[in-house]
Amino acid sequence: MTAPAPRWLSEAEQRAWRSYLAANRLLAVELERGHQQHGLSGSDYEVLVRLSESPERRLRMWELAKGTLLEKSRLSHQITRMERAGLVRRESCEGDRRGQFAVLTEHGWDTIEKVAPFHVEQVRAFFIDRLTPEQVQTLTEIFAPMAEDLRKQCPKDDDAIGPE
Amino acid sequence: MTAPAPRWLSEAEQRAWRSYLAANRLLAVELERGHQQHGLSGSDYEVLVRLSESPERRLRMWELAKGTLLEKSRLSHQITRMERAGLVRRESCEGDRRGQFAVLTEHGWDTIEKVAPFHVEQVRAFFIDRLTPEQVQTLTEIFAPMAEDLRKQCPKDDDAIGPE
DNA sequence: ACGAGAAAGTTGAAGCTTCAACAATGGTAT
DNA sequence: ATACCATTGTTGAAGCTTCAACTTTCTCGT
Repeated sequence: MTAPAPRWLSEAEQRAWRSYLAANRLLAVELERGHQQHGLSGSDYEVLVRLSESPERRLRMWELAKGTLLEKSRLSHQITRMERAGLVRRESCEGDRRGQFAVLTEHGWDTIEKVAPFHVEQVRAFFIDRLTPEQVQTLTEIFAPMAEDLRKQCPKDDDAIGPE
Repeated sequence: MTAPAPRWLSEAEQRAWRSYLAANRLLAVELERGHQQHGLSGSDYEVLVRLSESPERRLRMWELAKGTLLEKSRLSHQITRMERAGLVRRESCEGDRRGQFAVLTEHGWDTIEKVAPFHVEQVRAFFIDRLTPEQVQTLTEIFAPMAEDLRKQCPKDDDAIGPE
């Protein structure tokens, strides 16, 4: 019994896969740089976005973890740093004494309001504005279900990255 | 003079952008987990791939840095760790006494040969096999030039991530 | 009511990445 | 030749992420 022959990618598949990987990485670096110009990390920005979109500008830690796809331990450290920077504050949760909320502060709100327009411009410049409406559609058709499937894939037993 | 009104994303654009981000992240986590099962990190794997595809299974540090899109300092630490693990070895370069090669060891070669088939299966399962040939084509059309442009964007003055 | 197990978060240590400073060599114009 | 700047690569410290262990509280079955 020998191992099954690997199903290597075709040339075309390889091109698609590798350009995707490269664009990914480069885009991440570029966006990160954008955030840093405002004194934020990418994770800071993501947390600010999620909180700013939430009712009362606050979320339970585990909701925020799922929203941002950060694992709970990392999020805990992340919030500690952001608290130190005055962007968020923790509030404990009546009704579940294990629970904590992360709450956007005034300063956090001002920050996201100030930074978001720059970020959108970057996303447009490097991504969205390069695409035709058909391509926007195609990307959604590809990546939305892919993300769905990958969420299910996440092991349930550990710090799962569950459904949104 | 006030700031120009932000050009927010449309609903459709937002869906595309956010699914792309989510799929990205989840895919990265999943692939990372795959590598870990063989005792490698994602960066380890990438370095092994690049070296295994190179003449004499070796590359100058800066070539490897561009190939993997890692900055030089990170690569230097990365190679130190991989050297410790017996996957690569450094060789100094005649003709340019500043230079170093990273060279694949036997063990490094064996490792990539063993691991690559699993990795390809993962890439197929979560990405390539989900796509029609037209979609493969579309992705290449989108991401290949995007990556090109982003490379140019990289500041030349610092540890640039230059053209492949 | 009780106990077992699940869920929510935190913590500290180890590992990885980033940043700035550095050493050494190479290239080039004068 | 020499002075000057660019290139190649390394280093250590600081910051971020991951991992496993832990605490506290909740839930559910009996």
